[in-house]
Amino acid sequence: MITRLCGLIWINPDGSLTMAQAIQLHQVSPLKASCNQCSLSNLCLPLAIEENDLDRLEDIVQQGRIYNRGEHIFDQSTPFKSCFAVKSGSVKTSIITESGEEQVTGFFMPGELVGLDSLSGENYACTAKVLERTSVCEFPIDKLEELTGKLPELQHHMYRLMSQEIQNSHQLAMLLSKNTAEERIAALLLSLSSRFRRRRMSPTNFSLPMARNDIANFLGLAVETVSRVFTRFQNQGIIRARGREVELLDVEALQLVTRDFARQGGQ
Amino acid sequence: MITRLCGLIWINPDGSLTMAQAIQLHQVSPLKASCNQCSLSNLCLPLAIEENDLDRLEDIVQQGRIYNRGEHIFDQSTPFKSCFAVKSGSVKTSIITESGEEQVTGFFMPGELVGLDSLSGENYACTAKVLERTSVCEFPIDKLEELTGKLPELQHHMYRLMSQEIQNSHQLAMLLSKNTAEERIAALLLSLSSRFRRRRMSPTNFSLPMARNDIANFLGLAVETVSRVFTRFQNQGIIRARGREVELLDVEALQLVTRDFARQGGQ
DNA sequence: TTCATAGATTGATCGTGGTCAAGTATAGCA
DNA sequence: TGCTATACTTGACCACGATCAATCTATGAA
Repeated sequence: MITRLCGLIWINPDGSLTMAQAIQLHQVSPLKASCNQCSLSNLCLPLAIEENDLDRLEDIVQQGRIYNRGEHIFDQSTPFKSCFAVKSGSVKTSIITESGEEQVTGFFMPGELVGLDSLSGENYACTAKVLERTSVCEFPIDKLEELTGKLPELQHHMYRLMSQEIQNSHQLAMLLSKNTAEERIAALLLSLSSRFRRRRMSPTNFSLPMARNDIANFLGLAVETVSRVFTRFQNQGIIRARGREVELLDVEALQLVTRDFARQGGQ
Repeated sequence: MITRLCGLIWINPDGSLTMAQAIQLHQVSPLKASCNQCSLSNLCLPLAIEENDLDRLEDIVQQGRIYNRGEHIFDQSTPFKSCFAVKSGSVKTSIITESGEEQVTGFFMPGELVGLDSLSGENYACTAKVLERTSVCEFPIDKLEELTGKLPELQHHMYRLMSQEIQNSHQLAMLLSKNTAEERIAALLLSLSSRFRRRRMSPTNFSLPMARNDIANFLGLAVETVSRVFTRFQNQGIIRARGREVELLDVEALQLVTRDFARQGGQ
């Protein structure tokens, strides 16, 4: 049963492809040769580029590499070479401390760019792991920098993306330092919701790409707490959750959860 | 009594200037006309630029504007125009929520660039407030972008700075989500220490530019907790603190505090 | 000097969420 | 189909740090 549109191809709910689909995917490989025809061109880097300059981006991109669930796109402390745009699937980035402890720093969905935190220093600043069967486009950084030097619009867009990344991270820090478990989880659900909407998928009915464990780690909580909050929300009729399938029944209530904090805390 | 070297001029411990010094500062104003002669040129943007291209940076920079303690360099939700390099003094950036609650997102010391989180969107993403008498150089963003398009080295440096900012913020998130009060404060002290060292000032003997309140807010703690940890460290002979004057007596012990966490937490 | 205000410290109490432990459900695979 | 490993849920208990409250210390003004 095929239920979900990801990038340009239909994939199964669990992110897998049937053999037939996999073959089909390779058969249509000429299709992946062009940012022009990519369904994400209005979210990804092409969004910043004029029609007639698009081939210059296509010249430097290595498209359509597919990873299976759990595979690493790159690893912390290996030489930094490229940024990656998610084409379909989803990616988790995390920092591993010397002692092996993990801190999840972000989740990336189709159209989003991974690796912007690694532009300083010789090596990748984090590890990027694929949460489900995922296809990415690779942008070698030296070529990308060269191109942004020639295309002011693209350079401007890169600045915007990186700036947005800083803001996201500040928001996360704020969430971690000031908000309760319920507020953090409500915020994450709403963030995912709006990102699904951007991709013209249902903002109220989606399946979480990440495990409870990853959510907990990302939000600075224990897995048990995440579990408890999910069931609490469910009992309150705010969401319905079975495993990774989530339905937002009362979006306004979720928004209230995140804002209530601000109200009571403020002034 | 003049005790501290800040940028190119000696200032008082509290960041103020005597009238004589203020006059002197304005008298030497031709000095501030050149990035070339700035003592921070090896930390700030000039670091990325060849000698003979430096005048192009000087053409776009508006140098040497001075703010008194507590004044705002820019405010959240006002139109974004420029990034600012701290020349002397220090700056605190924070996000103000709808309800008026503050979240401190960073402290900036001489040679560091403020405003990189505002490059996306129309308005500044945060408010920048001066913690002591502070001098800054202003880089209008449109001119800066134009220049980075022409100077690949400068563009590269901007990418590095923004990437570093993302990493810093990730580190902060990690600190907030995983570390105890003691670990967070030890980490902040060490961060400040290394940033003083960069400027060739004493890494073990400095005065905190920010109030306990700001430290608490930044680290996601209550003021009382910050106070308690300071006295605990003092009782253990790790630091000596009287008000904002801090002396790091045992840097290794501080490093141990931050790493112990990783040890016991890992694997 | 004295007073006023803000900042910093210290103590006592309480609550959120972590930890430990057990149990249930689900996915992957032969 | 069953087995196994992993993911998820639920419960009981406890600790770190928040909160409230009081005191102490600076700084600046009249």
